[in-house]
Amino acid sequence: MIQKHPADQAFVRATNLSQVLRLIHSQSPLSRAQLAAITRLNKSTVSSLVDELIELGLVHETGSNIGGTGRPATLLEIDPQAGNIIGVEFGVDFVSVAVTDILGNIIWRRREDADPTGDQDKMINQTLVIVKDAIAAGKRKGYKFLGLGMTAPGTVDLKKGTMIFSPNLHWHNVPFVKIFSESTKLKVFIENDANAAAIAEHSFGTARQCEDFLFVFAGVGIGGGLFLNGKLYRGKNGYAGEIGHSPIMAEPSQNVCHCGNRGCWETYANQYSIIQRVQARLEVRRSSIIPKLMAEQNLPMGIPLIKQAADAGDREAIDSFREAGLAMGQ
Amino acid sequence: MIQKHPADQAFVRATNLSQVLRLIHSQSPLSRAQLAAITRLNKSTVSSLVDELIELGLVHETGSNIGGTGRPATLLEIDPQAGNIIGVEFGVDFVSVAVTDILGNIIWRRREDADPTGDQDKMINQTLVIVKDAIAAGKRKGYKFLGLGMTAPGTVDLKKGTMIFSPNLHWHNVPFVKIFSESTKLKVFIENDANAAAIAEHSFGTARQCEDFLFVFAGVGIGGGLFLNGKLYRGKNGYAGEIGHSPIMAEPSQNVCHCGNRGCWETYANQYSIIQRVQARLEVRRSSIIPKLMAEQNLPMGIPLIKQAADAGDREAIDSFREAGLAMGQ
DNA sequence: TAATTTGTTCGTTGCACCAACATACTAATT
DNA sequence: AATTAGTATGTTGGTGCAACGAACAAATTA
Repeated sequence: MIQKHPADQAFVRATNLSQVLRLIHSQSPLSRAQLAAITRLNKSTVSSLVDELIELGLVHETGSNIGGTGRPATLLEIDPQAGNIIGVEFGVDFVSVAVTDILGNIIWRRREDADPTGDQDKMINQTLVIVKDAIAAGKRKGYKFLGLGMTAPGTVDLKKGTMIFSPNLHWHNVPFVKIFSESTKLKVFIENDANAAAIAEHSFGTARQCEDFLFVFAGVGIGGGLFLNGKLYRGKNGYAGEIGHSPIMAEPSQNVCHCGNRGCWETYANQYSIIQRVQARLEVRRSSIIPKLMAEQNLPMGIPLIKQAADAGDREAIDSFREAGLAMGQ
Repeated sequence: MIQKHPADQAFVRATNLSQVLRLIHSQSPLSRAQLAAITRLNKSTVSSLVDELIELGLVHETGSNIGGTGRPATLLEIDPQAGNIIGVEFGVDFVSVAVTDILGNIIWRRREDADPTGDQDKMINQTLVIVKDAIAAGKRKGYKFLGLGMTAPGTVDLKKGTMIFSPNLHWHNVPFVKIFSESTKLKVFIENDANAAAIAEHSFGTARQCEDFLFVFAGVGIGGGLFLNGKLYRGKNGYAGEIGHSPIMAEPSQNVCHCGNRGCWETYANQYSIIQRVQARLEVRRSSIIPKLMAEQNLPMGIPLIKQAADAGDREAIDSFREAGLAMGQ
């Protein structure tokens, strides 16, 4: 049996504090009386909790509730200047950094292309430079940074703060949290890109009302973030959402996935599979405008080029997309 | 957002009390000192919690730990006479009732065949009679009954205490909890049969170490109980484990399931599917001993008869079982 | 002025914690 | 065999902290 911490008074306080903060965050503005009614905590308890949140600079009073009989309520909301957060999206061929306020409003951002075939340190340093620029810009405006959150395109060890393996970058055991916290002196958190996207959809997006859903992240590969009972489900080893490598074909396929197995979903529906489909078609019959486009624009075969051909009505391009779409849907 | 109860001291006490009781249940015998070490609660807190559990008659002291240096520990275990529980398994064509002690040891049981095609009230009354016999037998031995738990072969509404629908019994909205609690004056709990079996495997059986597993319940139909993160997962509507009606065939099948859909797993792998496979084979070629067995024993086609034929080496019977097994495994 | 709703004050209750202590045994020494 | 030291167990009484409850002050409407 897994040993949870024993319950004590500090736990009670932290739970109630957190609950009140969440309520103000999601339903502001709220009065102390409303909070007491919602939480069923005593009025005096709510007052004490709110006092502490105000003391911490997380919440502030914002006018009062006019109209209605009785004493007007003092309304509370999250203090928009409670602090700022840095978000880092570490992609396969790009890096994106944003600064937000505590409510998630983006107030600074920069995105740069990156070379995934180059040196690992080079790409990390490129990111660190952008992050330092963000911090410098923030300091000038008097921001106080509460922490840094980043996403990585691979499996992640939350406790150790490392990216265990990225199939598309071919990187192993990168200690992202260590690197970024030493460089910025901030609290750093890491999460898998698809999981982070699923959390975002649940908090702010389409899945706000959904307690149970699967977020499918189709990029270079196929990732997934699985929510069950309103929480991200990681499974026994923590890779429950890695749906791209589920075998979807009953008969084993010819294509070996870069993960080593055969028949992975990702093999049938990712970007590379589309390119492969087009190439296979071109080898059989050549009634396509794609070779012409390649020659004209001096470009290698790639998704933008195939899309161009499909838009122009090219049968082979359209059918390749359709096949991949079918595999995606299966 | 779902409103949980606010945390207060009563919650803390209940949590710690429950944790200590669980530990004694799963790892007995344990001393107070060991409990303090495991839970990281203070020794005096553990003493207070244990006192309360002893006061409630749930736990008792059982000798002391000889050998080893220092004061010998007073060992604690669940009091085997803390109380008794009635378990009712409401099957499709049988009813089974058992009385256990608090540790789950069966000390009384009776099982009767039932007629699923007959009247609903008749089958329920048949069960009530057995339950009353069990209670009477228990009362004579001085048992105190803590509650009654029952399983039902269909989807269940835990809050209302009803069986919503049983595909095999063709019953709708049966208020089992109401019926049994009014009749016995006990606390009654209901659960789906497959879910209950999954819980049992997790508590006492093969899945004791598993936090994440699927229990497949192959009887008249196919049910399932799904554990995630060490807890039974019910899904949004509470039927997450109902895997028998997942479509497993890519192309829609001819066979309409009694649930109304096509291609359900259950359709390919349940008992009736085996009978159907045999019948289909007999219509094409008749080199099977099954018709002879039917005539000899004056029995309708059924699983026992097909098994008999398979044991005798009958090709058609064996192949029918094999096909169903393949569908089961898929 | 009465009624109503909001939010605060202050004393109470219940819980876990801590330090000191009593207890009951083993192990080493005389 | 008797004595003494050492060690682990479990209890006692005092403390701090969290929520609660009742009374009250505050601010408005009818």
